[in-house]
Parts: sequence; C-alpha cells; structure tokens
Amino acid sequence: MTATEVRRRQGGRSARVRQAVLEATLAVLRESGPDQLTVADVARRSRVHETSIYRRWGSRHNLMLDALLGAQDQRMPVPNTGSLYGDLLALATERAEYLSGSHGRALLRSMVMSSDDAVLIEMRDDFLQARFQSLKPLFDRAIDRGESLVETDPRLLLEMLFGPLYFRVLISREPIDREFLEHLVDRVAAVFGITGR
Amino acid sequence: MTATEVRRRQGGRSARVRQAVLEATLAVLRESGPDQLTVADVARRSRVHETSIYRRWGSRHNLMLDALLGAQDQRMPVPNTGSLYGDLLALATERAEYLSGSHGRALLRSMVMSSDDAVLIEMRDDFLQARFQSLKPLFDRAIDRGESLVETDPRLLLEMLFGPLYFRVLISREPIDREFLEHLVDRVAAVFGITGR
DNA sequence: GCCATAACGCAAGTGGACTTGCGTTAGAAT
DNA sequence: ATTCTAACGCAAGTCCACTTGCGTTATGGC
Repeated sequence: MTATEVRRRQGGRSARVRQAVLEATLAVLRESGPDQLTVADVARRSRVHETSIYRRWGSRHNLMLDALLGAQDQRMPVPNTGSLYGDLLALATERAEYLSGSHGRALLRSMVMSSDDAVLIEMRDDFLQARFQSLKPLFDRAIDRGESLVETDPRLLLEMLFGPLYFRVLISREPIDREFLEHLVDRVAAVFGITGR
Repeated sequence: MTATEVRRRQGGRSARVRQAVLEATLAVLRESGPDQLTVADVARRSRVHETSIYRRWGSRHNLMLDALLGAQDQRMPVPNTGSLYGDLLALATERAEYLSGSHGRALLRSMVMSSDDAVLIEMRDDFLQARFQSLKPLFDRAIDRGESLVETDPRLLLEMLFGPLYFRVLISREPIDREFLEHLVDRVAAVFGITGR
C-alpha cells in the first residue's frame, strides 16, 4: 500500500512563479478592474504560461481570490479608539468602505464564485480565522478597561456586525450611510451589554 | 424635443416568449443544476432562439436571477407560530435551509453576479421590497397580541436577522446549525425588546 | 554529482457566453 | 385595413475560460 505521497515543492522556481503571478494579478486588477481581468493578461505580465496558472489555481476566480486575500494581510487595521463602542463603529465603517470599493467588490465576487475544493476552503478559513483572531485584542482591551460585557462570544458579535454589511453590498446593493452604521452598532452593542458610547 | 419614447410591448408573443423561457430555465435548473445550465439548453427547450434570450436578458446570470425571483413569489411562507420570537426563529430556519440548498445557492450567485443596470436593480429592489412587505403582518400581529416592541424598525431587524445567514452561506461557508440560529434569534429579539420565547 | 519527478512551457483544441448584421413576424396605434 | 416598428429568427463570428498531450526544466532527496 504505497501511500502515493506527493512531495510538493515550495521553494525555488515554484515560489518565484507564484509571487510573479500574484503580483501581476494585482497589477492587472488595478489597471483594468476585476471584470476586465483576463488570465491571458496575467500570463503576459508575469511571463508565466497561461497553462501553468490554470494548473495551479484552477480558475480565474480562484486566482483573484488568492491574490486579494494575500493583499489583505498587509493592512488590516485594528482600531483602538478608547472604547469598545468606538472600536466597533470604526471597524464597521472601515469594512463598509472597503467592501463598497472596487477592490472589495472584486474580493466578494471571487469569494462567492470560487470553487469549494479543499485548498480553497482552507484558504478562506485561514483568512477568516486570522481576521477574527486579529480582533481579539479589541475585546481584551475592553475587559481591561472594565467595560462590562454580558456576552463574550466575539465570533457571534462580529457576525452580527458584519453580516448586515455584506448583505447590503452583495444582495440589496443599498448604500451604507453613517446613520445605518450607527444604528447597527447601537443595536449590536446593546445586545452584548456594551456600556458607554 | 421628441422624447424618443420607445413603446415597449408586453402582451402577445412577447409575453409568451418570456413565460416559455423562464419555465425552461427553471426546468433546466432542476435537471442540470445552476453550474451546468447553458443558454443553448434553455433556447432548445423553450423553442426560443438564443439570440432573443440574450437580447432580452443580457446575460446568463440575469436570466437565472429573473427566473429564480419569479419562482420565489409563489411560496414565501410567512410563519405564524403565536409569538414573534417563534415567528423569527421559523423565518430564520426556513431561510437558512433555502439558502443552503442548490436552489438558494443558485439564486445567491445570480444576485451577486448579475449586472447592475437599471432594469436589474429595479427587479431586485421590487423583490426585496415585496419580501419585506409580506413580513409586515408578522409585526402587526405581535403588536395586537400585546408583545412589547421597544424598537419598531422592521427593516433593520430583518437585516440583522438575515445578514449573518447570508454571510455564512456566501462568505465563510460555515454550516448553519440549530444552535447558531437560536443564539442569533435570541440576540436579535433582545435588541428589539421582544418579550417571551 | 545523479536521479526521480513536480512544476513549467508550448501547441492545439473545445465549449460556451456574448455580439452583429440583416431579414422576418406580429403587436399596437391610427 | 394599413402602417410602423418592437421583438424575434437565423447565420456567422469573436472572445475568453478552461483542457489535453507531450516535451522540457529544475528541485529536492540521496
């Protein structure tokens, strides 16, 4: 029973190709926009053959997703306004702005359209995991300050905060204005017993 | 200033073609699934030329969106369990099940990928408007029963209820279990001062 | 250094979304 | 009944996502 263990390669050429392709993807994305991006463009720009791109990423959407998630890692601002309420409002505001922009819309469409094979699922999970993890200090600081949180399931809180934003951008396509953001944060803060404003 | 008013036609052949195409779309959707649906299939089945379909709907996703939204109108169950809490839980449960199924996933992807020209925007708006409208009795009944609602913005409430569901199905792709639904409804009900369970 | 093979390059092709130009049919207004 | 033209039918073509087969390169393990 030879366990057919495929030894994947990660360094050297493989890594160079990966980086070149992802960089090219982001560049084309900036210049042409998500709808105009073609794999042929990325291939030309990265000097990597189109076939190699398809063999590694499988589809155009998967490729865009990988590139965009990578770009996210850089700047994921974790607000620190002095109160949990303020932090949540800042967070929701930043998120709404990002999602409404062309970069964010591209990421969303890619997340929705990307395939659901093991690799992609893991990629998404890792990203969301890291994202939620990076926001943990936000709650720790609130507890240190003595803000009373009746509820301490940050995951649920964040889903209730972000869910409506994604709903508006993806489904109803209503604009998200400051009033809506404040109402939303008010309600969410209320449920979780977050004091002060 | 001749307002170049294009007289659209709605009855007769136009209507027959529209109905035939939408029916065929749903049939193909059932038999082949959303990813396998091709416009050529729909054309053959409806006996309407492919070109005519493209001229009217513009894209495959727009077509699917129209068909699926139409199919929704039929059976939009408005729960009546005797308490607002029970109604909301039933509503969220039904919604989660629908969205997780193949029909729902198809609708979601179509909504995300469909174009944003005037006609489509109006179609989406009408649908959501009708949907929210149809749920109004649910709140009226609660008030009649004497349940105290501190908050009376049904729209916001529904966005807070549905948002996280859409988030899970579209973005994180986490399964939605009963526990999550109950927690969610608990919190939402709490914000809006919904008494009783 | 040598070898096995993962990953890449290249050519060629398939399938399906979407477009265009032009002639034809059939609502609807007069 | 006649006329105008929106909507349809048809043929042909373009573009791009994605695949396949085969030869070539260059890693990583020994």
